[in-house]
Amino acid sequence: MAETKLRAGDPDLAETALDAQIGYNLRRASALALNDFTVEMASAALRPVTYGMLALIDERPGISAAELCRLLGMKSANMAPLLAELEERGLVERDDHAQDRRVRVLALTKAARKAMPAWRRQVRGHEDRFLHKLTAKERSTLLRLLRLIWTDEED
Amino acid sequence: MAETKLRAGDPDLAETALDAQIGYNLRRASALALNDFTVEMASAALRPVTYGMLALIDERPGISAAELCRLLGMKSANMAPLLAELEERGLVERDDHAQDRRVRVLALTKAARKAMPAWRRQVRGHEDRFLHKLTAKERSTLLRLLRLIWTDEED
DNA sequence: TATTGTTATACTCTATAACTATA
DNA sequence: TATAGTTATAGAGTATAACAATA
Repeated sequence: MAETKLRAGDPDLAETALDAQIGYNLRRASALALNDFTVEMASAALRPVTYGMLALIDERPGISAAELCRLLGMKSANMAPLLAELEERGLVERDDHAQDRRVRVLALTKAARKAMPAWRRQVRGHEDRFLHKLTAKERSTLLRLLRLIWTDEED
Repeated sequence: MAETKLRAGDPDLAETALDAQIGYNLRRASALALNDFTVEMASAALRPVTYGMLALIDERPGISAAELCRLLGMKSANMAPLLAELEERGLVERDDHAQDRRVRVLALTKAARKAMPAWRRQVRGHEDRFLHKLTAKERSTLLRLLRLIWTDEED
């Protein structure tokens, strides 16, 4: 695989080589996880974003769309059509908030609550597959380091 | 930040909670890195993909577009217009291959070679910024684990 | 037949702007 | 004024299909 003209011997390159960048490796690993997720969850027609929405609504029934956006790091403008799609598919219910009439309160439908455990198991299987080279301890370490990167102090 | 109706006590949820998924945390960390990269390299008008192309052509002068695609995990259909853009901007040269007339051989222009060290330093600064909560040892560990995920055995 | 490189096209995710309704 | 939610729109990245030229 080595190229004849490879500049690997260049001392300046050791620390700035593309392969040595965490950002690049994050992107490649994330892309692989995305592809594997999409294949695994194709039967349920769920992508990482829509699954994340369902999982969080499941974990926090009664959450508002705005709070869901904040927790998932999404813009409400992008959330709206996805929520409409999930509602149309009979997976999410949107009801009026008791006090604040601006808010739409989110919950899984009965059908979605019934399907969710199997979907969670499927996602767990997908994680086991794309992380098969990592030990349990390494997975735990990776989780901690990834959270350190993107999670704010106050979270 | 806790919701009153939080289902965190649910035993089934401990292992399948969205927050506990490495794929989800990979996506969030990668998105943060992408945003920071874009801000940092806005002055050079380079995005992660185009920077990756330049960095790899710099490290392997004379590489073909097909080999660049394989190394970066890109489709040649998506590479073509990006190479055309980089050529138009005077950063990449495409020359005919000596033996194989199908191949276009890639190299950085003199201007790009001159600019590359500063761009590499900028990217290094960006990495230091978004990884500021991680020690040097943790960064090394993270790099190793990310490579384990996406790198094939034969690489 | 397979590979290199290109064009066309569609889909997902993300970003901004503008808007209504309500606090 | 600020927030919740929606619509419209544009951009980047990625996917497949089809093609010409060459091996």
